[in-house]
Amino acid sequence: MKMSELFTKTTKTVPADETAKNARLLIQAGFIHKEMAGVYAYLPLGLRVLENIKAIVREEMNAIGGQEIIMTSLQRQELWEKTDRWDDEKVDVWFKSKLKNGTEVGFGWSHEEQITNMMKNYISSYRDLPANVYQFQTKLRNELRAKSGIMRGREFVMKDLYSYSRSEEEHQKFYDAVTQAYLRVFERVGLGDVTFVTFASGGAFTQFSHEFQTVSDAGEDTIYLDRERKLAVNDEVYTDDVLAQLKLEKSKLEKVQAAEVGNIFSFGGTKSEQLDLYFTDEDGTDKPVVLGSYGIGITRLMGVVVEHFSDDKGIVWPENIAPARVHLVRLGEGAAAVKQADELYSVLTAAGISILYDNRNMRPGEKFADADLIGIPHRVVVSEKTAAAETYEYKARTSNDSQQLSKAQLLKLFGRE
RNA sequence: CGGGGUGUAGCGCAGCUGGUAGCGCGCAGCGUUCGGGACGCUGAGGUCGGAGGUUCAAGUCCUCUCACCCCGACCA
Repeated sequence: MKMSELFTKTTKTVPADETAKNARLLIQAGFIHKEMAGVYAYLPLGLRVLENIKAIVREEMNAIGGQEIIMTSLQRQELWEKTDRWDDEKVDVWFKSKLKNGTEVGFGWSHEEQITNMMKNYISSYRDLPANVYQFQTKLRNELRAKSGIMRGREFVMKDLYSYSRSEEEHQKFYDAVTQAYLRVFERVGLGDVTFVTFASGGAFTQFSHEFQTVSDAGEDTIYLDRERKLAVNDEVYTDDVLAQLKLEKSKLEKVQAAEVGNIFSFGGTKSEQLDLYFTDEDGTDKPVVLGSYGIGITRLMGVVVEHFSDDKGIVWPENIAPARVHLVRLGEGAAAVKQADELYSVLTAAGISILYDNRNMRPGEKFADADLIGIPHRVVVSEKTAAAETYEYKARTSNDSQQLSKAQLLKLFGRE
């Protein structure tokens, strides 16, 4: 991608009413556009990051047997009445509207009911189980108060996965597999060291649900963390009884703010009973399907990454989700520099290395400032000097020092010989 | 939903006791610059969030309203 063709631009000033660090940096660097409170558009660079995160999640979900689908945003009233969650008194984040004929519809803030109801078409025998489906969906939630930039929006992208199992044992096996897959996701996006499995309130069926909490001052949750065991307890279930049950010692726990980037629930057969999802088991008896629900807030995760990886100059993207791997900065318009930069752009592009090429006619200081703000992990500077020396100036975003490299050394650095 | 704050050019802001709407950044043109957000000159850009009212006169005063931000409550 050439910056001369990128329609977004960086700014020196940020809207004063945006206080969340993640949104300030993302707006300033041109990754997102704020449409209204809690509602953000994703621009070319932001979309790339989002898609990179989704690709990682997709890989991990497929690896444990998830099948990707995409449900609808418009949802039927009667479905939600079956689980008693249509009433605004019961669920306060509903957006609702009416069809022309007067039929009430809701805008999906979750898809459990909908997907589970749909699965009735496909699950009737133990032979049809297990089934695990997931989607990336834009959830619409009429939050009383949006805040923290893209970390708590009224419209946001979530990956939600639902598991349908024959038995508690089968369910538990998948539940554990999801836990491991989630940990791999957070590891791969760069938050592995600061993200912890956290015990939280479980709802009607189980005592606990499990959250994946990333330590962050911008988070809304308070957790008690045992760093050694890599386990935490959410404030909402932080009692002596629970600690004893989990064999956690109060003295070893650290109280920290954290952002919930994922959560997983077991529903047992309760929701299936409500929605009339039964299967016939081997012995001929009808049993409710055992249901699990697993979510990762994709856009929130992106916000948490920005909160975690930034310095006074801008964002510092982890390698795996950066909008590009290499930021090529060309200084000056001299023929030799243009030639060297254009050529490197072609070579890296051909080698499958994503690259953001700053080919704009601007002063060096502005280009460096933009490169730091945008936060791509590897920066290569090309100028008349490097062209004459036939070298490339390389600097990691995280480093203060640059080095002169040959093309071969550069390609090797990016894993291409 | 309770409390507090803010709406003036794309962004950041100034505009006192009412009297012809300004500055910086950004943008356009010309010139000088060119390795960490250069500089000079010229120029474009605003129904002052909206509606109503008071007044000879409203960005400024009054009423209502909308939006945004912060704190709290809420967040299966």
